[in-house]
Amino acid sequence: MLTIGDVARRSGIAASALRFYEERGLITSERAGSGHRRFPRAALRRVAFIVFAQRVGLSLDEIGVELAKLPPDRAPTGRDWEKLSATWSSRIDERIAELLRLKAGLSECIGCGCLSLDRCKLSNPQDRAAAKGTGPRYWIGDDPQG
Amino acid sequence: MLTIGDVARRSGIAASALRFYEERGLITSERAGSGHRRFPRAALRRVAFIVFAQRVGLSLDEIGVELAKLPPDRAPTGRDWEKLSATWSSRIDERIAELLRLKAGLSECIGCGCLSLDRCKLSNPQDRAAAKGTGPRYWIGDDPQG
DNA sequence: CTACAAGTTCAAGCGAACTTGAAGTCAAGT
DNA sequence: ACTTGACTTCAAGTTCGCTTGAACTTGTAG
Repeated sequence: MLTIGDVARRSGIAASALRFYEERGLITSERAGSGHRRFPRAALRRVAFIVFAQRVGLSLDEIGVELAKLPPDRAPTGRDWEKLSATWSSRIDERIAELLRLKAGLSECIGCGCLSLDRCKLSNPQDRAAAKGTGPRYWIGDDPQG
Repeated sequence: MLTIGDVARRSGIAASALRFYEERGLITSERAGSGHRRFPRAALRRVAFIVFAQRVGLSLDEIGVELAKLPPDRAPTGRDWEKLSATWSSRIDERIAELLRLKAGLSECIGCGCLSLDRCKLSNPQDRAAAKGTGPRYWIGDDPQG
């Protein structure tokens, strides 16, 4: 079992962030008699997953949903982790596809005069439907009706 | 010249966001006698650039730096826009490379037991040096010293 | 026993990127 | 003239992912 400081040093994640993750249910700990947290070694792998998943673009809520799929009773196996990767993997592919569209369309679309992601086919419908986050994440083009 | 409502409709960006962008210096407008904003048509292209660049992962500050490189005196040409794309394009390549590393390393690194981005070579030094944002964005591995 | 580092909770703060609301002005149609 | 909708400013609020500070307890080394 590891103290919060151990986990922080080994993962590079601040103790405050680890407490925050625990509060959000992404990791769990037992308590020593003193009230101090004791993390199982498996927590390190969970934290690694969180860091990876964030880089891929998942929110903590989404990561929580994924982590909830791990067996609560026993230590997760390689197979268990692999199952989590399904969503993840396709998410990466989508992101890469989008980035390639953006790269290709940079000069073609912005440099030209059309200004329309619709016409330039740089943005797929799904991306635009999934307008999430605080601000608008889509571009409706020159003529929303036509 | 376009009203803020025109730009909002044509870009899909809320008027409040456009005012915010203007406040941040990303776009500029003149004023009609009434005090109402009048945007030049070129503002649409700037807004398109902002939307694209955000998807690539640039912050508004970074986007501002890029947009500041456009000629202030005349309407930007296709060539002008292309120049902006240099940083952008390499940024996309870096992101794609990172996503591919993440995808490859998902089962290999998380699924196995090492938990170390160092050893698994999933993360390059530059990514880790560029730990930005509020929280920690790097992973120091099992043994920072060794 | 005394330090002092490391742990605890809880509430508040921060930066990014906007949105919302209040209170008021302007422009267009009937 | 009146109404309606689009516009204005300014301050404050929202979400996300944490961090920071206060006040306090625990664990360890000398």
